[in-house]
Amino acid sequence: MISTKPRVRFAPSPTGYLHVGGARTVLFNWLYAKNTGGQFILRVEDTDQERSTREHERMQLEDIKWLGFSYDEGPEVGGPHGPYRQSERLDVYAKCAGELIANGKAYYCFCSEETLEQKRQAAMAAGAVPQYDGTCRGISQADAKARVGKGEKAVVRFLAKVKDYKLDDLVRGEVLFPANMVGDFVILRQGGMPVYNFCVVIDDHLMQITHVLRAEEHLSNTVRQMMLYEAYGWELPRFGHMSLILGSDRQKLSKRHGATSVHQYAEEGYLREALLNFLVLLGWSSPTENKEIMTIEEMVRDFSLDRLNPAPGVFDPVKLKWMNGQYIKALPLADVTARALPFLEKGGIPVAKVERAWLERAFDAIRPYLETLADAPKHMRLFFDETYGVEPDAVAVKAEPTYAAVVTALRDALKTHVSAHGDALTGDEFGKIQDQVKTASGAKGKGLFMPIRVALTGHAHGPDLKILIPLVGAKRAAARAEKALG
RNA sequence: GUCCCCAUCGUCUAGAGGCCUAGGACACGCCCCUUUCACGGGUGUAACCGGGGUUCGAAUCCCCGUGGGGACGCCA
Repeated sequence: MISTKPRVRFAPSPTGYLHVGGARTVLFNWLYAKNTGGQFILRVEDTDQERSTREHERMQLEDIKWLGFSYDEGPEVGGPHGPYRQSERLDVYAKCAGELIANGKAYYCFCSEETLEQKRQAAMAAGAVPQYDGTCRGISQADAKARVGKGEKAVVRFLAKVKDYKLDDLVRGEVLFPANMVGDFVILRQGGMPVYNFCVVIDDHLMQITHVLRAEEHLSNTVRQMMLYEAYGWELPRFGHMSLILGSDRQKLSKRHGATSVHQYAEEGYLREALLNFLVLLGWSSPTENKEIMTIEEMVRDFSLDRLNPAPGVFDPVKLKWMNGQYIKALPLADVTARALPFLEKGGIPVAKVERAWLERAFDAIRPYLETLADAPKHMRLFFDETYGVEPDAVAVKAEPTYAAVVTALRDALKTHVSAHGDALTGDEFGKIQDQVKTASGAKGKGLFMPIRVALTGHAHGPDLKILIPLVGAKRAAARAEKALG
């Protein structure tokens, strides 16, 4: 081994948006590369022509980019081991498969899919592992070539060795695959398109991948891949099979559990930092005990394979939401406000019409109420909507005996302020206005503050009035009080 | 069905034979802060799947059972 630096990869198949499980796989691979000073390669596994599209690939790459990951080699960016799209490497696979056929390690199979399916069903029913029965194994190379030459449909199968295989898995330890676990598997489909289990081996070897970190669903595939490595005499990379992400019913996380794509979370107002922080904790634990909220830099610094949890984990959207709220509160104000902009616009908040500094102050006031950025418009409306009504839980306040007196005094005080100082109003000044209202109306405590709040906002709850009202301004506040009286 | 993997509070997890009366986080209850709510702080409820071993000693090691998951494709 000349290169000691790890080379890891993420190899998505472009069949839709990036799944959160995939996102975690990218994250762990990327973290491992960054932590060790290694390289991160992206390879597109698009040999399933039925489902793979360029559009899906674009979507996935966009999601990966949104999460903040970049790769050292891959489609678009290129690299010394390209191309990085399997559909563009067909010649490589054909050559490699040819080698196997030539030395008798693979053979043509002419069995029809229907026959195979029947045999599979029969085997399952009989309680046996359904695997290829070797019907075409005996056909001589010359005969097979002749039949193929005449245009007969055939696939190419790998001649599986009957022996035990032992895998030293990075997260599971020693895994034993007993002999006969798999039969002769297909490496080239009818028409010559190669199959996943074949391509990964060729590519991981040629691309000099040192560590294959992927989801557990690939664990039992690994034995096929080991057979291939053995057939070629290639050195095995290290494998690490990470546990699956489950839904609340402990089934593999899927669409019926709700949002499962990164894209969807982005659209719902989740921050990439929060999503990543949540995901890193699903199946991996920080070496710093009791530390859950961590920056990307800390993740990179602390990441290690030996803290990967072999047990599957349930995806808890409630905790994700909480974490997102933590990030909304902790991130620099200008940054979060900027990220909230599209959500505010979409929610009908005329962000373009107000000054950015004012907007940031207003956003800061509602921040503690947010779990996602998509929550922002409804809280922001407080500063923009002059047509608000009284919320159901605030209606009772209007019936308070002090209500009319308080709101009248409030309106008068506000109007006086406007004629003396104009629209500008500080928190202290509003505090003084409240004192005046108290004196004028004789109300105090809840009887004083609730009518003010409800008259000015329509809500029984909300941010501190001394922060809120200065942002609204004395003129609009006076108008609101006036309106509340009518 | 067969094979493989897995098993600590409802959930994510700490725990690498004595530090465990099992720690943290989310969620939930209560209290404080706030003349509101949210945020924040405090506090409480809550778990080692079962059975056998090994050991002076087991959540930690071994075996069996049970439960869950995955794979068995010309999908990846």
